[in-house]
Amino acid sequence: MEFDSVCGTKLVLGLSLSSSPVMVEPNTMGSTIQTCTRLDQFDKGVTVIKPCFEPSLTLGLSNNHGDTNHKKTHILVTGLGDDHGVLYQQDSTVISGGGSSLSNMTAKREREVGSEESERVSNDNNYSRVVSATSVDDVEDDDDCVNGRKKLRLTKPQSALLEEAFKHHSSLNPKQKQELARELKLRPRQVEVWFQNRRARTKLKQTEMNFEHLKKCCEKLTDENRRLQKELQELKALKSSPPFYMQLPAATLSMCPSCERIGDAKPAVVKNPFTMAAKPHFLNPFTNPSAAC
DNA sequence: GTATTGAGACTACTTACTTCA
DNA sequence: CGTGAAGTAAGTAGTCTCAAT
Repeated sequence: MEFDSVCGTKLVLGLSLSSSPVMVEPNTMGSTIQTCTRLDQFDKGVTVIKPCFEPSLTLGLSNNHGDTNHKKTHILVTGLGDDHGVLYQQDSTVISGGGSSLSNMTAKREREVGSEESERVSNDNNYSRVVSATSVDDVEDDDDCVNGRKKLRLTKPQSALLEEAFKHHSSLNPKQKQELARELKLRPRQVEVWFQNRRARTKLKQTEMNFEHLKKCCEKLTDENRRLQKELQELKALKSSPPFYMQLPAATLSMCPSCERIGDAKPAVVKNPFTMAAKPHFLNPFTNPSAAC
């Protein structure tokens, strides 16, 4: 296949059709080929060669799982700078219309690629797009491309801008995403991924903070429990050896001086172990009476 | 009005890679 | 210099919502 862009760049691609995704080594321009299933539709009979910020070549069929009913071929080569032209050219490899029985993974990949590209090319159907990569600037980060998988390292200004955007919105609408991607000279998909990962990091951090908080609460409650157990032991000890004031008439002891609760003269049948009504705790001069109430 | 379906956005988890101690 | 841990960009699978039919 051969495509000419309006800016004079000639891109010659040798393609072989198969029913499985095509993965090849990065080409000499540093571009990569990835699977892609999304087709963008434009004026009948043309394939667009369109500017893109990052040099990568996407090539694949819609059918990742051997479904021969869907033989859309999508060729996407990204990498032009903003100043490059656009060319529409027919892709003769398109065989049939858009199917809907793609696997989830394929469908998602299709959607992802399609969503980011569809804002540049509005139509969507049976035509493949070719975007050539010629800009030296845009090829520079292909040094990070290893084994066909891109490991981009965002620059500090890019990260700063993304962080700034994240402060305002933790998620982006398509327009904001597109705008940010344009500003950062990244693909919208990269912006989207960054926000997804950023949200995940935020959530993880929040979870860690919550864990620490709960841990402290737990420790505090453990201490409190320990203190109360100790107090209970002391009260039990007092109960087993009542001091002189326990021998006073019951009527004089029936009211708690702190909570003014009237004590029950009946034998204590304590269902709730924390119920203190039957305990003469208010008589213990060494503990705070209100703590038990 | 209801059921179905596909797209898109999202989360959770994982992988691959880079950086740094 | 080699190595493991930490950080992170990107891939994958699944869920949910919503609009179109």
